[in-house]
Order: sequence, then C-alpha cells, then structure tokens
Amino acid sequence: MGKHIEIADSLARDILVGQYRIGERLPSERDLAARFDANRGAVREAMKRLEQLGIADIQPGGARVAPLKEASLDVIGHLLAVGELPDRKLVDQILEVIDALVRLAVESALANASDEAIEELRIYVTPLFDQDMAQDVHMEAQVALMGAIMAASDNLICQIIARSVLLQFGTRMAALHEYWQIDTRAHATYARQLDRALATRDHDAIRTVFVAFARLSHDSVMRAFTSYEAAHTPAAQTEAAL
Amino acid sequence: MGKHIEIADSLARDILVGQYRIGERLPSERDLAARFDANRGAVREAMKRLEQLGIADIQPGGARVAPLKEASLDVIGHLLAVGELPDRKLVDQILEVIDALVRLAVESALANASDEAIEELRIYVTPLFDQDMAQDVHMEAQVALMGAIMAASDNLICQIIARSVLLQFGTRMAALHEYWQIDTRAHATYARQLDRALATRDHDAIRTVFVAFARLSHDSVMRAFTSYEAAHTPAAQTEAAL
DNA sequence: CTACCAAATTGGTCAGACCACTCTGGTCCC
DNA sequence: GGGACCAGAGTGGTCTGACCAATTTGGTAG
Repeated sequence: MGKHIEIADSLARDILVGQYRIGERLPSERDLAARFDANRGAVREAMKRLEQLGIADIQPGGARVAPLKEASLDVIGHLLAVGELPDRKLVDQILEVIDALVRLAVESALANASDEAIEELRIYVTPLFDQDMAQDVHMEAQVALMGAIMAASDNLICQIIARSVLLQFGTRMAALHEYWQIDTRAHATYARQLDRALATRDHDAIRTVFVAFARLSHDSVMRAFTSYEAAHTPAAQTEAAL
Repeated sequence: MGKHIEIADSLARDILVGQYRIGERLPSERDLAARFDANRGAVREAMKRLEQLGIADIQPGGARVAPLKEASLDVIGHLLAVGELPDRKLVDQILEVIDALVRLAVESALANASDEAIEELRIYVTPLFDQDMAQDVHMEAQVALMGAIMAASDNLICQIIARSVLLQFGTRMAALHEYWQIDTRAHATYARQLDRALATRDHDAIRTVFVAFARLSHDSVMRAFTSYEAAHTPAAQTEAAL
C-alpha cells in the first residue's frame, strides 16, 4: 500500500477520534515527514487527501482541523472505522438516509419510468420471494434491487449518493457479517406486496412496503450489534479462549 | 489560482462533455504536462483530483475514464458548469434530492428533538412570514431554515450530503440569479402552516408543507430558466445590443 | 502596552531522476 | 495462419532537493 495512504489514514483517525480539536493546527508537513519517516511529497499527498475529505483546511502557514459538518461524504468510511465496531447511531443515520433515497428513487421511477422499465424492476423483486435463501445471497439480492431502483429512477444525483454511501457502509459493516441475521420470511411477505404494488403502480402501497423494509433493516443491524457484543463480552471472550 | 486546479478543471470539463469515451485512455501525465506547459507534479495533482472526483481511474499503465455513475458527489459542481446554463433535468434531480433530505431531517427532528430545539427551529421560520422580503434576503432565510432543520435532525450524514449539494448548487446557479423570482406570498402562507405544524408536532401537516415548498422551488427555478432563455434568444440579444 | 519589523517557518511549486509495472509490437514456434 | 512468448518503450509511483511567496512568530522600539 502507498505510504501516503497509510499516513492519510493515520492522520484521519487521529482527527476523527478528537485528538486534535477543531481549528487546531496540525503538525507541519516537514514534521510529519520526519514522524512517519516519509518523503515530504508523500505527506503532502496525504494532506491533500485529508483536505479532499473535508476534515482539514490547508493554507499557507499551516493546516487546520475543519468541523465535521463541513466534511465530504467520503468521511463516512473513516468515521465507521474509528472504533472496533461502527458507531450504532451513525449506522442508524446511514440507514435512514439510504431509506429516504430509495423511497425517492422508487417514487421517481413510478412517476417517470416506462412500463417496460417497471417490468424489468420486478425481475429484481422476485428472488426475494424465497424464504430459505442464504444470508449472503439475500443481501446481494437486496443490494441488486436497490441498484435497479436507482437505475430506474433516472436520478443521477440519487444514484451517486446511494452508491457512495452503500459502498463505504458495506465495506465497514463486514466486521458484523457473521452476526447478521435477516428475517427472510418477513422480507418475502413484503417483497410480494412490493411486486403487486409495482405492477399496479400503487404509490401508497409502495410507501408502506419501504417503511417495512427500513424497519427490517434497522432491526437486523441492531440485532447484529447485540449479538456481536454478547460474543465479545470479557466473560464470553475468556470462555472462548479456554 | 494553482495550475493543477486549472488543469483539473479543464480535463474534468473535457471528460464530462464526452470528449473521451468511458474506458478510454487519457493522455499520459508527461503528455499533459507538455500540453499545459506545466510540471508533471501539477498534472499529477490534477489527475489525483479527477480520481477523487470519481471520473478517472488511475492505474499503472495509464488513466482511464470512469462511468459517471461511479463518480463522487463533488462532480455535481462540474456537471452544472459544463454548459452556459446548468442542465434543467439535473437541477430538477438536485431539487428532488434536497427535498427528500430536508423531509428526512425534519421528520427526524420531530421524532427526536427536544421541545427547546423545536422552539429554536421555529425562530428560523418566522422571517418567512414577511411577504415583501427582497429576493436575496428571502433565499438566505430559506437556506438558514434548511440548515437549522439539518442541525436539529442530528443526522450527520444528512447534514453532510445536504451541505455539499447545496454548496455546489448555490455556486453554479448564480448565473440565473437575476432571473430568479420567488413567490414570497405563497411561501409566507406555507411558512405559517409550518410554524403551526412544528408547534403541534403534526407530522402530516409538515409533510404537506414541504411538498408545497418543493413545488414552489421547482416552479421558481423553471421560471428562472424560461426567463433567462427568453432574454438570451438571438432576437432579444440583437435587440439588447442596439 | 502597542505597533511594527525582520527572521523563521510554512505550504506551493518545480526540476530531474529512478523504479516497478504495464503495454506494445515483433518474433518465434506450432 | 495463429497463438504463445519476450524484449523494449511507456506509464504511473516515488523520492530527492531546491527555491519561492506568504504566513507566522518573536523580539524590539516607540
């Protein structure tokens, strides 16, 4: 891995855990180069990366820490990676945003897409009818459906945001993968409702379905957190070590 | 302005107007350095910027153009800047996304925020009661209200996305500034409804209000486009020149 | 205590070089 | 003729070292 990536990740972590306060000056590029035993060019590229992430403000005279509200979307990945586990509250917020975007996309699709496009969309719903699907396959099917909805919506902004968020989210949630449990039965039920709603272009029904989907995702994630924590309690850990 | 910014903007424009097809190889860094009469380091920084924008994929052996769907949120500004005017369809999509995010934020605020926070939010609604406000002031008040809603929502992801989109949107819509006409009367009416809805935490009423706001914004922007185009018709231009 | 100035420090830029890898075009063998 | 192979050219990745303009800083004179 490039040294500038390593430096950028290290600095980003330092900033995001609050090691530097907002507005505080970061060490100079030359100092950082000495600390990381790296070329100043490498440090410079790392700082550029931090600036693009929106968590540092580079100016002649020194670089300063920027408030998190002014950060770029790409900080999400770093934010999720600061602790051993992603922050539950942040995960919840991400799920809410994704839900809002998917709803926007599906309503947009329903309003603008051709009958053929809607039919094609339904193809992605069908796999979710299966109640006995493996977790991995089910999650892939869900993501595929979301992607199809985004594509059908023809809203580029929506697509870009959803893709970026889902990418970072998916990567960082891998730690919880083995604790994930999807209620495939409930999903199957709502998938059938979604299929009918799409066929009839029933806005209200679709809204209802996606509210349900959002709740399922939320519950699923929170259960995964709980399972993980139960398995990593000090007691459970020593027990596993024996 | 730094030379690498200039180079990056130029290349980004070339890519976004379709001068290079997706997957096609971009000129080498050395060639670009010669073309722009710049140091290779400057070109390199520019390419890094394009990669961060998500419109170029840099690999040993050459850089290639990436599909727009995989771009970063920051391309919006560049996308809006390719033509003389921003693309109407794109503007429409941006308005839809912002609307969705604001709705998410306000519902989240309603569900989680304290009474004090809601009261503070209402302070930002009051200015909109004024029907005779100047356009500039009115728009500032609208943006301030949105910001307050985002802050009250306590959803960091939502805040980050909205801030980024609004920033790029606001910058690039400046060209239409003088053709902008806001229906302050309608806004005042809905602002009063919003105030009451916030006070009583009436979800349905708030939904209705923001649907109305979205329609007002949409109409406003589209009127601005029409006015601009009417003023820049060849006939109108020659007339103005006389 | 303030206003000011000069030195040190900072980021910004440039030039040139080397390395590992990829890509290209040609050659050789089947 | 076609496919596998291979060397050389080209590419991005990295490093060194230096200079510049601007900011920051610390001390000094009023």
